[in-house]
Amino acid sequence: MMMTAEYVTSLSIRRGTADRKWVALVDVNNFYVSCERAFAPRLIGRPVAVLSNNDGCVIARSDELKALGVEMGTPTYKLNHLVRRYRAVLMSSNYALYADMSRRFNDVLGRFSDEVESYSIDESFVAMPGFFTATLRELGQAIEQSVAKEVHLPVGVGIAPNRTLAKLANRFAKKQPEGQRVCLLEPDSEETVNLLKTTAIGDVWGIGARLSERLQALGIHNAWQLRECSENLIKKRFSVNLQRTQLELRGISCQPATQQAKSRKQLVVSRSFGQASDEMLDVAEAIRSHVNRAAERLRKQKSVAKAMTVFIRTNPFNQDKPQHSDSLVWVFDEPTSDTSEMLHAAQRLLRRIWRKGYYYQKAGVQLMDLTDQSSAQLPLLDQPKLAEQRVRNQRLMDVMDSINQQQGRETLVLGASRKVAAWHTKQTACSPAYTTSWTDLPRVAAR
DNA sequence: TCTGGGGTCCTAGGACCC
DNA sequence: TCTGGGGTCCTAGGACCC
Repeated sequence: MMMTAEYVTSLSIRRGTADRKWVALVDVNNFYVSCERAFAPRLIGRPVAVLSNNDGCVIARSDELKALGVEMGTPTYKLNHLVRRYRAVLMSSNYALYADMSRRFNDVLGRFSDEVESYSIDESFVAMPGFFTATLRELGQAIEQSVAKEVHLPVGVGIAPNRTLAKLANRFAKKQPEGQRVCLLEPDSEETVNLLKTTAIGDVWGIGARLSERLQALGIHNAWQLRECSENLIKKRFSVNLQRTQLELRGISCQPATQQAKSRKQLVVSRSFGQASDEMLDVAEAIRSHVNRAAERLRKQKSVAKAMTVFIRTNPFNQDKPQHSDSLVWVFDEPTSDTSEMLHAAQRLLRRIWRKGYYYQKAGVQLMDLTDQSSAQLPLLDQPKLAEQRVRNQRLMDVMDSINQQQGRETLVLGASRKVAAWHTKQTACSPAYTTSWTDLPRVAAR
């Protein structure tokens, strides 16, 4: 059945007829790989890996690659035999494509609910207040079908009264065959109890390796045991976070179904180098580029930063080589989003943390204590020259941002040479920018 | 040879104040 | 002679998420 916008509207009229709020977690399967496949059908059915920056390791895997036993983070060189033997395909990551596909995915979800929270690039929470469970299942199916039809991405839909249970429902849904990837969990149903009993404690949202270890030492090995154990024990021995998780497993909501997108509180831009370097100029070049990028993102969200950290480090995996890592914070006189001011500070910081004789492999900048631009202080009335300079810089930033937006990232940057520097990342097999560049539009053969 | 790049929240402990 | 204790703010680091 094809669901239309009218259908969704007619359902929403029945809001308020049921008393329980529901939330759906819609998650794209193997997101990066699925994005690549949406434009390159030859990849379907084959083992596919998408690689990190520098093509260093695996950050996304198709089901076929998972079946061959390849884990996340596997270094690329270990996959060569799979390429030969199973015709596995290794792709460089294409973040411009993934970001654009993510936006389209959320556009589709937006037609099903007024409240959609993009939780990460590949998954969103969708508030679904007041439906009957039968209707909710249909709505879940409509979401799966619409995303498949319109953006060619496979999704799983997990529906439950709160986010923790919706996460669990989603894990289960994703394992089902295409077209049936919807799972609805009612807190006390037999289905839910069974699912909780077969869910390892470490697979519960919010429980990572450390907590998992500590819980298992107390004899808590699965989600059901956590749900049923003493609330006091959790409160005393662990944190309020875990207590919240426990309550949600019982069906009690401890957080809203969706949250307003808040502007970021910090912003990091960092990269590993294509090749480690002991030249300060190389590293300075990388940092200049990162500052430009970070400041641009800061201005895009209309924020200013109170402080900035610059950090550098050698390759921690090269244990036989001398190691050094350091970072230093710069506090601005006043919160700023001015690239030139940040470049100036970054340069000084780098000189202070730089040590000769080490091969640096990664560098980055972090902007901290971000606040709204409008809350920043007005230009200094008692220092007209400084005030004038600020206004001029602000205009320059505006022009730079709009040119970069039209002509592509880093068309215009401050203080960086345009030569290809040693730190530039390696990308050997990147797909075209199918959706964000006219020249890379996919071609369709004419008959 | 070769191992990502972002984020958030919580807690413990020190500094400081009264 | 005698040497508190509570509150707040800040920071570093841990743990988690994708």
